[in-house]
Amino acid sequence: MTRVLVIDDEPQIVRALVINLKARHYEVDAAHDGATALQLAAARQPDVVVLDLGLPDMDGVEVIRGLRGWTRVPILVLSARHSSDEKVEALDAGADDYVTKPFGMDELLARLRAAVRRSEPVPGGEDDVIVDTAEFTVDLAAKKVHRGGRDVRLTPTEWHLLEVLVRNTGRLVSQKQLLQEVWGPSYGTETNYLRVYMAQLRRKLEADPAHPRHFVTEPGMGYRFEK
Amino acid sequence: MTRVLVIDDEPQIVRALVINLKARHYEVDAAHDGATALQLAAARQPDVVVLDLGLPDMDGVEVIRGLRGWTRVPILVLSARHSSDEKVEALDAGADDYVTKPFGMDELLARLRAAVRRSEPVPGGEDDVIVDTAEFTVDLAAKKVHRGGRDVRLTPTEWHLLEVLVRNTGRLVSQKQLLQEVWGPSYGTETNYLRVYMAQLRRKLEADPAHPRHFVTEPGMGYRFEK
DNA sequence: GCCGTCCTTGACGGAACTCTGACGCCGGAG
DNA sequence: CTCCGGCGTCAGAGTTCCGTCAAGGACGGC
Repeated sequence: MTRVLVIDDEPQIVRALVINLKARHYEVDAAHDGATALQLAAARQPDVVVLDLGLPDMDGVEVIRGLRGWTRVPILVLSARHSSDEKVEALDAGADDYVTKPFGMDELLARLRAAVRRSEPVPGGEDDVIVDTAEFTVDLAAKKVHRGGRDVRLTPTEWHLLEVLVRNTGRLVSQKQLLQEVWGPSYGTETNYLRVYMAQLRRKLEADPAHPRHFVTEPGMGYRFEK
Repeated sequence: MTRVLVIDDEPQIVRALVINLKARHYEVDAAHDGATALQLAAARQPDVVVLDLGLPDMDGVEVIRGLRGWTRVPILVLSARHSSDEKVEALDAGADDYVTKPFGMDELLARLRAAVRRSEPVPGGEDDVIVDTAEFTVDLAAKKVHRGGRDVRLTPTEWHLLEVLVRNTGRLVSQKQLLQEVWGPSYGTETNYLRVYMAQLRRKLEADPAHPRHFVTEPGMGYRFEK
């Protein structure tokens, strides 16, 4: 869940933000002065900070600098000041965005989403979906199958078939569904394709292809992949 | 130097931006419609994009989507519309910031700086910029390839291709993805380009280009770089 | 304006992949 | 027991895909 730190000394603004954020399933911490804010930021490691510049104890820009000393967490500044100088100062101190009050909640939330989004790691990052069995390992993102210390090469069709089965691990996948997902929507009766490629997969992946443990045939219905 | 792509159909705004940006030592490209913009973005690889939503040929949000299909470059949207919906739509489509006209040049430049700053890699980042294999060494940051005691010369396209593959070490990269990342989003079927340049890379880097160990072909799917 | 570098394009042989038909096995029904 | 439908296996034909080469064109530097 995304964690937001709201820093503002006006209770009604904090309340409005907290309600709206929680309704959208954010986890929210709130601070009403700079010192508490810096402390909370360190303790709670938020994914994004919403900061009002007008705080009772210290200048908002100092809070930005305090955060930027050790973290690159996105900072979204709120302020009643419309002056260009203020904005420039805050942005150059390390803020990511600057919204003037009064602000629209929709807009603020959209800017928040944008800030969170770009701080996320690239979707094709190292978080690979890996499926493990006793005999082999499937990495769906890298399109890799590892077995007995070496990589197994699969043809496009074999991959596609394996992918559909693995995504439905433990579930029965009907022959029609397999044919349509791998060969296209106009297929559905060419069960011989399935027999050929299922045999291929078993030969490449099963310890004993004649007695498959992972690619199970359900006669008359379809196939099932089991870990 | 930081490269900016300005997309706007109003000549006076483009002029003002170009003058101000160049004075601050940015490198600037300009496009006055969406199609040119997408093409330029692919060709010039800007570090940040300034996009006016009101374009003659296509919806600005479409331009955002077109860019986001293949790049995470920061996009700063300009618009005459103050409506909250417009902002939310643009931001959720993938824009990083939204500035309403008329805007102050100082503020815009500050937002630009903020956008560029946060897209910069972490100074002391742990991302190992150097990739080692048995035969050669790739230094992504220095854009250098070392092999057998000497530097290997690569053309821009060869380098770009190598970069995409190395950044996805071990993962299969589809031909479409390679084409789009190296040649631009409008490419996707010109697999002969890939064949030619993959051969170049192999000739320059593999010990035995006819039997590549590092640049592996996965027929019908794509290529994979292995250490 | 010339030259070198780089990118694009087309053609071709060979390799890899998909499709297809034939055959045998097995279990259940008649 | 025999027949039959569903499944697994195999190998060959046809097609697609890939590596390689060479020529033409665009671009920038001298």
